[in-house]
Amino acid sequence: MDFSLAKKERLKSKKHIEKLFAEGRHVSNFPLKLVYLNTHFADRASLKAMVIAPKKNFKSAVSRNRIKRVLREAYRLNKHVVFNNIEGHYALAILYLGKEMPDYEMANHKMQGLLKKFNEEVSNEKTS
RNA sequence: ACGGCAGGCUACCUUAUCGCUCCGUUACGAACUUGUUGACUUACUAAAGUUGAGGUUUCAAUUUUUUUAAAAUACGAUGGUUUUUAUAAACGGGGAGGAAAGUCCGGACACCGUAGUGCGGCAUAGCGGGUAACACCCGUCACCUUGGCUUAAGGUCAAGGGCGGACAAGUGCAACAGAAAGCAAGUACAGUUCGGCUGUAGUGAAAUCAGGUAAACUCUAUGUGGUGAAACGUCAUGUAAACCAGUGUUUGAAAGCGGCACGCUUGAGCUGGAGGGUAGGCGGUUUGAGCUUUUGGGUAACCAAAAGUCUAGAUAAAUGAUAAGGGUUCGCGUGAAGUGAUAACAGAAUCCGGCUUACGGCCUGUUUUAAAA
RNA sequence: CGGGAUGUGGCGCAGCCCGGUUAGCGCACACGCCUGGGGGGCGUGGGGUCGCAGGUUCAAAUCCUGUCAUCCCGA
Repeated sequence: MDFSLAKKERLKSKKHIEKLFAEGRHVSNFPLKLVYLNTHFADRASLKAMVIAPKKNFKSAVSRNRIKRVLREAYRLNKHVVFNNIEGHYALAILYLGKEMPDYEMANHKMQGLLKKFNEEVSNEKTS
């Protein structure tokens, strides 16, 4: 099983990000929120993800870095849940909405829940 | 012993699994193909949605998805051929700070015309030294504060502070008190060479004294061109270098990032309307006023020489996560054992020298208080 | 990365440039009066480390230096 998170699996283009927030749909599992959009990429990656920690809730750069690292780690170890069950190409943005520092165990648990919800949402769209 | 102040050091470690980034090696690699593919755009096919007209399923506009075709290249990914070979990876190494912070000063570097003249603006301010430079650092003096000794005044020693040019150019300001706070007046007492001459008292921070005040305007001396890595160079850039109005072409528009004027340079566009397009890649970029050690010079800041050494380079932005063990400090406990918590402040963004602020631990010196001798 | 502004009673502001006698204004708050009561009006009163620290000065909200916080702007 592939746990890596290479450059091509990260969402980086400004254009894609603007499009994602303008047109994307969202699923949330507090304190996490996932914004996603079915699109396609130049380098044929099937999933591109980014992690966001808002400056409004966390003033310190150290805290924001810590949150992003924890969430990225949780995504990295759980992305197979989505990767193996999905068709099409998606841009993802994962936001942290809480106001307190997350620990890894909680983040991991919530991430699994969030990705499962995302799967259900996508398969519902397909069938309906 | 606790606390304060000053100075110095340090900024948890080891192992396992998984992950990120850069470099190197295997393998200096080189040449070719108009290879394939990737943003966006245009036309066409089909479907769905929205809006308007119309009035019962038509028309128009528009959005999204989709079919086919056209479509330039940097760059990325991925193939093929040739030269002597090869899986598309493996292995090895490096990877946040003392403040990376605030952006308060000074530089390097780059471009703007090698940037001229005048005015203005800004900064600095005892003296000497250090430095690439500084508003920084070192030394020192006037002066101030505290304490000791001594005294008629005062002097001297120790510690700490020490943002300090000019009011003998001009202008302004001075509450309350006071006769009077600056060109006008003058209380009381005493002295007197009899001159509104001198002294004392009283008010006040300051009282005819070259008065006080410049962290008041100002003056003096010195320095200062501007803009900042989204600087700048380079590769690529299909479609609009089109349309309408105004203005201008040697009688000079406009530009050249100065606050203004002069001067200088370029020399045909510029302004507005309505609209169209937009995508970046590479370099700059980490070898530098570098770091460590030793020796010599200097009160010191610092300088010189020799030897050794290479120490982050990301870009929607890496430097991490989990588990186990150990260490440090703190809490509970009289102590031991035990047990619980656990590093404070904080995250490079062109690079250096300072300043300021935040902050855990250890060491040294000094000092207050308490206890004991 | 660069530029700018603001901190004054519970809230919103003035005063600062050019220092001076008691730091004002509106709303809010408390008490009293007018009314049968409410609303409203009138009167009286309380409430201020002038963000923080240091300095200049006889004297600082005001001048100077440093610092903290908040907000805004450009790319």
